[in-house]
Amino acid sequence: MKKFSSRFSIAVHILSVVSWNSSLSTSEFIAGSVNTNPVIIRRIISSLKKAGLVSVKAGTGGTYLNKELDEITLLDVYRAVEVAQQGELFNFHEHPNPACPIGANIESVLRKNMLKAQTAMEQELAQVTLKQLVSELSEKTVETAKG
Amino acid sequence: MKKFSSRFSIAVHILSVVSWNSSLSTSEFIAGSVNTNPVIIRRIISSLKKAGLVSVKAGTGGTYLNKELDEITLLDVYRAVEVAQQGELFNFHEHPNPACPIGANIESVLRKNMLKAQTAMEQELAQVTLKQLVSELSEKTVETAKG
DNA sequence: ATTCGTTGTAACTATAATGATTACATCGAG
DNA sequence: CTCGATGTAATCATTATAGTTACAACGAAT
Repeated sequence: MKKFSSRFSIAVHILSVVSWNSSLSTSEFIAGSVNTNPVIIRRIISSLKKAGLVSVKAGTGGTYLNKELDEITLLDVYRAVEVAQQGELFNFHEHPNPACPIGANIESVLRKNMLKAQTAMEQELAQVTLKQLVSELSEKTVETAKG
Repeated sequence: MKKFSSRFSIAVHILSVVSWNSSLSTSEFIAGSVNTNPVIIRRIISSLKKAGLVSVKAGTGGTYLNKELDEITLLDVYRAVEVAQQGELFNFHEHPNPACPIGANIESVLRKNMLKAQTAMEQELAQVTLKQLVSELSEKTVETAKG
């Protein structure tokens, strides 16, 4: 295929940092944790803003959650930053030969089945909230500190 | 994201044509139905060969199924032509800051959850055989013929 | 054995998405 | 007004994909 971009994992990373300390969460600071350029962070935060997940204090800096952690699912984040809209994960070859009975009908048949597969994936993402994820993260952090 | 390549849909198209008439299935002929270049078809057939799904008569031409239609699932085709191996659909940002407790642990936590989502999608693909798909295709073809 | 259509690949090109970076106008608190 | 931060445009390198040309090797048919 071509995997999903890293935007999704960075977006989750951003939200985790924001949930830990909103006022410290400047693009500069988050970029330090993600280890990338601040502009990358600002672009992804821009997507999260459009999706209504966060607000940003322009000028001053800092990013704030618009919802509680348990009201944000991985699917919300996925939808906010990935280009694929619902039902569009799979690509189809553009112009099959309409004169061929197979070429004429393969797309609609395949599309129906692919939509089921994509929906199954999205339902899994919908079942994980950021609250759960941050909770798993802090368990892991404690383990790391111990070991 | 970046969608899956069209290789998957072309591969299913190819197998559908082959199941309809093996000896007619030269790369040239299939390319006519898919409406692309014969080399594209040969490259994908090459992947299908490596996966053991088909055999090709070099020199003479023609592509032959190695398994029955109901023994080939969409997951088999997906695995044959897409680059992503099991558990690798999602990309992760490469080098988060290990000094940050979030950066140090986010990947493993996220990876676990993403694997569940990917597996759910693959299980859906595993439940559709080419036999079912070709059957849906011929129903559709009859409808189209009727008008 | 030669011919002819086909396969199997390599090589090259164009296009598009991504990630990174620089630059700069604008915002807002102090 | 100043200073740090945001928002965004522009540019660049890298990579995957899709398409195309070219050509050696294969195999059946004559």
